[in-house]
Amino acid sequence: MKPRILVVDDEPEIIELVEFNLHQAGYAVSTAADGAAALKKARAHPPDLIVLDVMLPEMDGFELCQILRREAATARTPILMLTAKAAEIDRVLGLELGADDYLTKPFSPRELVLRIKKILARSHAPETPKEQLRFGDLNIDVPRHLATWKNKPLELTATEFKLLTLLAQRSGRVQSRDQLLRDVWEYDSLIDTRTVDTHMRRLREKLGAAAKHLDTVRGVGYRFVE
Amino acid sequence: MKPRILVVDDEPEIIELVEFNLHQAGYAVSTAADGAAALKKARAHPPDLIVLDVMLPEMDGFELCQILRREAATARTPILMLTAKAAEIDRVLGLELGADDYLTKPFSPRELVLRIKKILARSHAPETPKEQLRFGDLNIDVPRHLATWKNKPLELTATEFKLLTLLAQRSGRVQSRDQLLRDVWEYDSLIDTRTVDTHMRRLREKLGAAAKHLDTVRGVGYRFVE
DNA sequence: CGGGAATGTTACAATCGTGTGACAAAACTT
DNA sequence: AAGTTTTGTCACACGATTGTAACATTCCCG
Repeated sequence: MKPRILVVDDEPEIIELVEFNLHQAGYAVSTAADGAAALKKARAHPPDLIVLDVMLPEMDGFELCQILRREAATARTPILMLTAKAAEIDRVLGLELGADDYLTKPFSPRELVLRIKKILARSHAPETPKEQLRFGDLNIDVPRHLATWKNKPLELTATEFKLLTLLAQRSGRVQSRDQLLRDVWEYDSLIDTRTVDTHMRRLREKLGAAAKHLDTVRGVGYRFVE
Repeated sequence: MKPRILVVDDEPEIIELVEFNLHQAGYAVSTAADGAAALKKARAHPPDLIVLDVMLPEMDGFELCQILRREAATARTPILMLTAKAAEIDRVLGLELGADDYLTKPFSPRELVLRIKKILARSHAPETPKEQLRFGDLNIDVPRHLATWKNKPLELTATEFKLLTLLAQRSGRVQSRDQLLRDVWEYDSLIDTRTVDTHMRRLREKLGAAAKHLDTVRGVGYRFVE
C-alpha cells in the first residue's frame, strides 16, 4: 500500500511539480491550496506525511503546523516544511513547531523525494513524557501534582507547577518565552511574554536552593539544568 | 530514480559524446543546443544538474548561468561549466556566476562523470541543520544553546552563538556579510555590514584557540573550516 | 615598494533584556 | 460578600549586549 502524502501549497506550479515527482516515486498524493482545505483533508483522512509550504494565504504554514500538532489525529504525522528563508529554520525544527525536516525554496524535486523517504523510513519513536522526575533533591510527581525538595513539599500554584514540569521534562534544552507561553498557557492566549519572567521569579523564590536548576539564557529563554 | 542532467552545447559531437557517457553512468540526459532552448527545458522540468558550455550562439554560457541562478526553479541546481580558457575559471567559479565546478576543453568523458558524481554527492548531503556539531574540541549543542571548547563552556551571547552555529552548519562554504546579516540578524535589517566584522572579532576572542576554525575570505566573507 | 581597499581593533553610547517590587483584576474560599 | 490566593501587567533599575564610528593593520595589485 502506497504511503499517502498531503501537499499544501498555493502555487499551482509547485503543486504540479511536487505531485508529479511524488507520484513517480510511488506515493499517493493529495493536495490543498490553503490552510483550511488542508485541515479538512488532514482531519478527514490523516496522511502518512504532510509537505507544507510556509507561505500560504490567510493561515500560514506555521499556524497550520501548530494546529496539526495539537490535534490528536495528526499530532504524530511527520511534517516537512518548505521555507524561503534560512533564518526560519530554527523556528521550524524547534519544539515550538515540531516539523520533522525542511527544505528551502527553491529545492530540487529529487532532494524532496529523498527527504520524504528518509522521514518515512525512520520509525517515530513515541516519546512519552515521564510521570516522575528526579534531579538530586528535587522531585516532581506529575500525576499527583506534587513537587518536593528534600522530601518537603513545595507549595506551588498550578501555573508554577506546570512551568516547572515543562522545563524539567525538556531538561537541558532552552525554551523560548513564546514556547513556554504556548505550552504552559494554551496557545491562543494573548499574554505578554514578560509574564513568563514574573512566574519564573516566583518559581525561583519558592524553590529556594533548588532554583539553581533554572537557568536564564539571555536573549533566548529559560533552561532547566541538572 | 535516476538523476536527470541537462546538457547544453551547440556542437553535436560533444553533445553526443557527453550524452552517451552520462547514459552509461546511469543518468537520465536531456539536451539543448542553445540558451533559449536550455532555459525552456530547465524551467519546465528542473534537472538535478546542468552541464553548460560557455561558448554558445547568441546567449553565452555566462549569461545563461546568471539567469538560471536568478530563477527560483533553478537557483540551486548545480551547474558544471565547460570552458576553453583557463583564464575564465575565476569568473566561472566566483560569486558572480556561482557555477559549482568546471572543466576545460578538451576533457575526458571519464573526468566529466567523476565531477558530476562528486557534485551530486555534495548537493545531496543532508543539509538539515544538525542539533549537535562537533569539530575536534569544539562542540556546539543547538537546543541547549551551549558551545564548548575542550568540554569547557564558552560564554557566548545570543548573536554570537547564532553566528557561530550558522557558519558551522555551512562549514566549508563562504558566507558573505550580507548573507550572514540576513540569516543571523533576520531579514533585511538595516545594519551595516561592518557590524559582522565586529561580531566575528568578539567571537574569535571568546573562542580563543578554537578561533582557528573561523576563516576570513578576503573580498567575500567568512567561512568555517574544520 | 607604495597606494588603496579590505579587514582587524578599540572605544563608546544607545539599546535591549531581565530581575524586581508593586498593583489590580480575576479566581477561589469561606 | 468579604477575604484570600493567584495571576497578568507595568514601571523602574541595572548590567549586558550591540551597532557604529574612528583608527590601525594587513593584504593585494601594480
